[in-house]
Amino acid sequence: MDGVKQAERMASRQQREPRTKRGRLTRQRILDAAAVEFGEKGFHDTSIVAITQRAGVALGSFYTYFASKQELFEALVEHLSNGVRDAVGPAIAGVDDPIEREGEALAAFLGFVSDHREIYRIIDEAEFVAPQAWRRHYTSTAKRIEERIMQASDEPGREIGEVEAWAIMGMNVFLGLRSVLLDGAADAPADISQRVMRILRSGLSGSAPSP
Amino acid sequence: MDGVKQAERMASRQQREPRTKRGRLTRQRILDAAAVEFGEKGFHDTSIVAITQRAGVALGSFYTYFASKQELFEALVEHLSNGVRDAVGPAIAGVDDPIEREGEALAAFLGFVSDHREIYRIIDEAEFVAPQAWRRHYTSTAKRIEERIMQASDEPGREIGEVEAWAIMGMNVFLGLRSVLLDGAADAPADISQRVMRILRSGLSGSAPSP
DNA sequence: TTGAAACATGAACCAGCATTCAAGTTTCTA
DNA sequence: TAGAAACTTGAATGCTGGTTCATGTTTCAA
Repeated sequence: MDGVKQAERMASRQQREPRTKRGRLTRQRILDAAAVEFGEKGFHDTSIVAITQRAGVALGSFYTYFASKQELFEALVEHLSNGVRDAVGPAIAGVDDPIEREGEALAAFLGFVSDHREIYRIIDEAEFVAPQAWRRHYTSTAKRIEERIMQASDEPGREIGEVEAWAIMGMNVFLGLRSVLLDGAADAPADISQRVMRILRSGLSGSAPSP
Repeated sequence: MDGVKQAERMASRQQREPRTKRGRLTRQRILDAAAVEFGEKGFHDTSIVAITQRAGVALGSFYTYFASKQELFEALVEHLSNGVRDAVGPAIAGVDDPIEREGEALAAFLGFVSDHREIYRIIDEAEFVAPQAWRRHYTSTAKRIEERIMQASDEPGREIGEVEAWAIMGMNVFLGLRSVLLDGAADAPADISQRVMRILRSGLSGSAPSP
């Protein structure tokens, strides 16, 4: 009887990874379907049945791969969070100027957002559904930004740190949010990125940098 | 039989305002209790019973003042959104310099946040529970910021507009969020505000403004 | 080829909670 | 001060949907 083994897995909170090709495929199908459903209707209005139906698997199969609806959601948040990191990282790899680098980072982020519209609905809802994963996402993102901009201060006596990192993260997140809300009507990522770079270079009203 | 009247109110979606002093008090008690409960547990994990118990009224009384849990939540979002507006408005009334003004606005906002820790949990969850109210909150807040900063450009040919407004809103929101997450360990509002003003004046790495 | 592990299936269970309702009590108005 | 309107009460209702489980099928190592 397999029920026992399955129960043990649940109890130990150690969801076993799929062992066969078929298993990996099913798990992935569920993840993909869940991203769509959660993105469209949110956590609470999405039912496991809806996810499994979209995935084309039976209801019970869900619990072969995830201990609960909650755990699935956490996995999804983690996945999207890594997606952001992996979309931005390479895009700024060779850029030396700190402000240029933030511009590229924002552009890459906006690109990722337009490819994954569901990201806001999922990460935002994680504040309530998966608080740990949510907090981790923002603290680690802020930390990466902070490390990038530390070297930006060419002026002795002025320290740049966590506050500035959170400010930049907030700009990025909200400009991405705006582009999702405005949908088609949004400005091009490159334009937005230019405008933010201007602010970071010379402030809100200062003169533009030399071309 | 009062049930009929009550049903009509529901049907017409026209929640009647309380007509007596007692009524207003009860309604307010429910709102206050709801703010605490929603702030602590979120929309879905908060039950009407919990709200009415905290408010010290009977379960049924809830439906004398609100047609549904959802409608109560919307009222709360609206209320908090107005709270932000009314906390910031007076604080910047006499400030002429645009960047000074944004600094004061942020400081006032941070103050409001620390007085109403529940604001993030409620407004953030509104994205899913009360999307209309949520959208209205951010678009109208951005519009106010945009109007404030329009005059900031002293340089011809550089337009400041919606993108910059959303960028500033994002900074503010995330710096408030950070102070909620860090709780006691957060920097003083005045320090944070100073750092943001530096960015808005001369960019991330530019020189500090004259004292 | 075979047996055990991995995977698949969907009906049934059940707990939680929003909402209703019929019967009271208090407040206001004339 | 009476009658109507406003307000209060909490037990009962009804439904949704996450999770379990017993049974059947596929995969794979030896």
